[in-house]
This record gives sequence, structure tokens and C-alpha cells, in this order.
Amino acid sequence: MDSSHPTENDPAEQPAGTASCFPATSPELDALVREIIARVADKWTMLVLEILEEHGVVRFTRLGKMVHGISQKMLTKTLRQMESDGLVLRTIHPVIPPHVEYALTGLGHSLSAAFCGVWIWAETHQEEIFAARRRFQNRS
Amino acid sequence: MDSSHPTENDPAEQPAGTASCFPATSPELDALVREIIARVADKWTMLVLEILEEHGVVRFTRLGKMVHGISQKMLTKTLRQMESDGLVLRTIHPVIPPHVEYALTGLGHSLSAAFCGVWIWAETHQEEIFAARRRFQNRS
DNA sequence: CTGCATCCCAAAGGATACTG
DNA sequence: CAGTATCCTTTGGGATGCAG
Repeated sequence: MDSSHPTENDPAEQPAGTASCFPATSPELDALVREIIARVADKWTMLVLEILEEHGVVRFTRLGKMVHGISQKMLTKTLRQMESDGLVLRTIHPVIPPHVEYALTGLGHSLSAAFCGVWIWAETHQEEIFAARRRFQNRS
Repeated sequence: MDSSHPTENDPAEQPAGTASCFPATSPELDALVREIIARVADKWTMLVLEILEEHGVVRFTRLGKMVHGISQKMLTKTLRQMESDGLVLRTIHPVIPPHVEYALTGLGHSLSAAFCGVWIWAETHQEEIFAARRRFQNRS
């Protein structure tokens, strides 16, 4: 925002012409959107989202086995957070032993769909990424 | 918002009928894709990505001011990681004082585009999310 | 101006034990 | 089976100081 030094004026300050899809409407909305993304782009949240998208209704213990490496503690925490955000529906069957089922809500499915682009990007460009890493590592 | 999605009480294990875009080809590829997403979905990475997408070529200190709340340490770390992943290009002008510019690579721009869907999703559904949180908080 | 190194605190997260 | 509670290790990340 400070343009008090004319000698440092870069002509390359333009938005490169690409599709800038970022809302950037108001600072508050921007902050809200970021907060939502930060929660949702969490490692475990994404994995649980994928599993539920692919398998529909899944019980707690089975879900834990399908999400590789997650601890019971984090599974519970992640599911509670997703439930509070309206992404998953938690159904308790009051029987003994307890039977609790988890499934995506409509909102959860829509998020899953929105993330498709990122998954496809990662799959498409993985070679480039690893090549870049090798290049970066081998520079002296 | 609440009546727009079908009931999720289908006990069947089939993929809910939605566009399951997840690759899920081989376990290894799946793990690689997840690793990439986990790195890229990092809080600071996303913010830096957005800033560079919107402003093109930006210098270090200015970038730090634009990414609200980031410390110099995390800015450096984030930029190094993005550089090693081939997302940003780092240009050093050997003058005194030092002059270092950062800009997105083609890969970086493509990632930015891929994230569009998530940004739009967050903006579109923020009301639903906050409503769900309120509902969850006031549960008996 | 850029950025590395250090110290230090807070948060994330795993392991284990216990409960309805 | 589906959690909760506790302990403890690891990591994230801010603050400061210094160097090129």
C-alpha cells in the first residue's frame, strides 16, 4: 500500500491475468472464509470426508480402521468437529453394546465435491512436485 | 438448506451415488496424493498462495505485511516449502540491500485455480455452517 | 532487506487406562 | 462398542538477536 518510493515501482505488479476466484469482498467475510477453510482443510477431516463419501454409513470402530493411522482420540475429536459444522450426521442406536453410525450430510457431500478439484490437481501434478523437490534438494 | 438433501439412512455400502472423484487407484498413489494435500492445505500456504495469485510479484517484507499475522520465521519456512514443491519462484537480485522477489509458478497458479472450488464452497455455505454450530452448541 | 539461529511457550496429538 | 480422562512427547510457532 505504500507507494512513496517511485524508483522501486515494479511494472510487474499486475494480477498475472489468471482467474482470481478469491471472494475478497470484505475483510470480515474473507476472514470467515479462511477460518472455515482452515478447519476443513485439516488433515484428518479430509480423510474422514473421503472415507464417508466413498462408503456411506460407517460405524465408529470401522471408520477408525479405514482412516489409516488415526488415533481414537483424534477420530472422536474430528467427528465431533465435523458434526458441529454440519458436515456429518451422528446416529446413536441405544442398544447394548452401543451402535453409532456416521454419514455425510448434504453439506458434507457438497464439500467433498468442492475438494475434487484439489484431489485431481494433486494426482495430476504429483510428478512435477516430486521433480521440483528433487531439483530443490540437489542444488548446492 | 435442510430439506435439500436426501435421507442418509441407506444402510448399503455403495458410494452414495455422488461423483466420487477420489482417485483411489493404488494405496501408494492415494498416500502420495494425501501427503501433497496435507502440505498444501496448510494454513499459511493457502494464504501466501492467495496473496501471490492476486498481486503477482511481491517482495519478502511486503509479503509479510500482506499475510496478516504471519511471523518472519513462518513466512520464510512457508516460502521455502512452496519453493521446494515448485509452487513459487524465488528471484534474488544481488544488490545491497538484498532484493528478493516471489511469484507463483505455473504449478502454483494451477493449484490456486484448483482451490477455487473450496473457496467458493466456503463462501456459499458459511451461513449453513454457522447455523449448524449454533444448533450444536444449543443441543440438550 | 533478507533470513538464519536460538530460546521458549502453547497446542497438537499418541498411548494408555478406565467407564456405561 | 464407543467413548472419556489422563499423561506425556512432539510439533508449531512467536520473539529476539545477529549476519550477509
